[in-house]
Amino acid sequence: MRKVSESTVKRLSRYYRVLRLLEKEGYVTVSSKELAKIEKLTPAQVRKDLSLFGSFGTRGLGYKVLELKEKIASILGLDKTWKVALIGVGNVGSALVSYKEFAKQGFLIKLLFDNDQRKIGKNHKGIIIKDVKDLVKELKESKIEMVIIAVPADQAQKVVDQVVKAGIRTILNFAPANIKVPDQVFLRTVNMAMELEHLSFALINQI
Amino acid sequence: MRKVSESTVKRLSRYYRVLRLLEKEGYVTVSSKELAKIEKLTPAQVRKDLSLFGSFGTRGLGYKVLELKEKIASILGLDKTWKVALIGVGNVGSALVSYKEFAKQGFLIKLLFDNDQRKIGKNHKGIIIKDVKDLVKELKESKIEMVIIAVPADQAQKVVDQVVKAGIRTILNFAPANIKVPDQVFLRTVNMAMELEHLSFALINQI
DNA sequence: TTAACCTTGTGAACTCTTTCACAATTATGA
DNA sequence: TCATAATTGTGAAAGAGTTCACAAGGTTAA
Ligand SMILES: NC(=O)c1ccc[n+]([C@@H]2O[C@H](COP(=O)([O-])OP(=O)(O)OC[C@H]3O[C@@H](n4cnc5c(N)ncnc54)[C@H](O)[C@@H]3O)[C@@H](O)[C@H]2O)c1
Ligand SMILES: NC(=O)c1ccc[n+]([C@@H]2O[C@H](COP(=O)([O-])OP(=O)(O)OC[C@H]3O[C@@H](n4cnc5c(N)ncnc54)[C@H](O)[C@@H]3O)[C@@H](O)[C@H]2O)c1
Repeated sequence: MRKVSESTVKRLSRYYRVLRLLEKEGYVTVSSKELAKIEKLTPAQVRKDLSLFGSFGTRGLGYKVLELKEKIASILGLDKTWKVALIGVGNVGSALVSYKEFAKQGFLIKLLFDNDQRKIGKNHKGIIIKDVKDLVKELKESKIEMVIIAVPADQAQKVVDQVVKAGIRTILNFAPANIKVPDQVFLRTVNMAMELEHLSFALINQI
Repeated sequence: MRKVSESTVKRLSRYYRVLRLLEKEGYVTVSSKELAKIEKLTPAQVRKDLSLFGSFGTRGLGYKVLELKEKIASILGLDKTWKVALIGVGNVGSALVSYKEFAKQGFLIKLLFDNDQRKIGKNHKGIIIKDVKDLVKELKESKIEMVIIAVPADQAQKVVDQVVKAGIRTILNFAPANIKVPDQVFLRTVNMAMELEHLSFALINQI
């Protein structure tokens, strides 16, 4: 496939969100100009992004809201469901498990793991927490496709190594750690401290 | 000041993390080559980033770990403490409040707000949860500098408007909403659903 | 002190991303 | 049916960000 930049993928997510809203509000068509206005982009940017995947619009009219929404869903893989496992049922892990929106978008948290004997075996939001020592076996058996890491930073690399061993190709990591994975594994790290650091940088340098 | 790109700021955060580790491990100096290796960047990238803020290195030797760490801390504003308020003490909000690392980095959560009468007045991790209706007054009185938004998406714009009204210039938002702020306000949104969408895109397109 | 070596800091070149600008195409209203 | 208006899709131009390449300056060891 042609090269799709990270920024383009992010914008596709944003378009998708807007299109869902527009659909709910009853809009039938939307132009690149309107989408751009909402997302504070240029119309050309919107059209370039979409044109990477085909010609979805109608000249003179714009894009059909429903059609474009579904097209983007299919590009992002949101027309499927994905089996997700979460490792580390602590503060962050619990918050993620109780978040209903993920399932609505097709991200189904099927397995929970921890290494704390007090948590293992407990039912958490309808899912039994399993022992992380069985991680590789369980991930394979349940045909898990994505893993979320929410363990302490000093445990993260070790856990990720197991996850990779189980053949998982995509990982979302919340631990503030510099984690190494093989090239064919796609890992994204959400680092909230870095976000705060960005704020303090802005505060110092903008004023 | 010269233009500093968003990517540069992110990388500075990453360098800072590495330097703290290197310091702990007893390293005295580090070269751009070594830093680059650790962070999977090019040495030139590391040097370009740093050179935006001055000449911190020594030719033939590299950078002094401690000195560079402190220099970056000062660039990112991590040599100060910041007063932070958090709005929405739910799943995400609670996780953030109980996270000790933020305070260690100088981000002090001083105030909590909610609109749920059952939560207001309760002591949460040593902080009394206040009524969001007093938001503007309290933010001003406590000289809060940053705000974290962890309310439901449909409440976020309304709450942010109040925050802006209180004169706050930097906001970290966890609600998946397209929030508008005036130009002089710096807002960053952490959208976890978008991160998962990135994973599913990768899964569909990499294999 | 000197020679060999190493690493920075930075213009220039290169690459990637965004914006421009317009032909092509469709919608719409007289 | 036709003229006018609107909007897409896309090469080309412009702008940003990254990497190259090397002079300048510092280290190290004999
Ligand atoms: N809490 C926050 O707001 C916050 C903010 C930013 C980053 N983080 C990061 O997110 C991660 C989780 O944070 P948290 O606050 O939920 O921590 P936590 O201590 O509440 O939860 C961690 C969980 O992981 C489990 N665990 C530890 N080692 C494990 C292992 N080897 N295998 C399986 N499970 C293991 C623990 O038993 C615990 O249940 C950490 O890396 C933290 O740095 C958290
Ligand atoms: N839980 C997650 O893992 C997760 C994941 C992704 C995104 N988010 C987003 O983070 C935000 C918070 O999620 P959550 O799971 O913590 O929700 P939650 O319902 O657990 O918490 C929201 C809190 O905000 C309070 N609140 C509601 N309206 C308010 C108002 N107007 N002023 C002040 N407080 C108000 C509620 O009383 C509640 O305490 C939401 O926007 C959610 O979409 C959460």
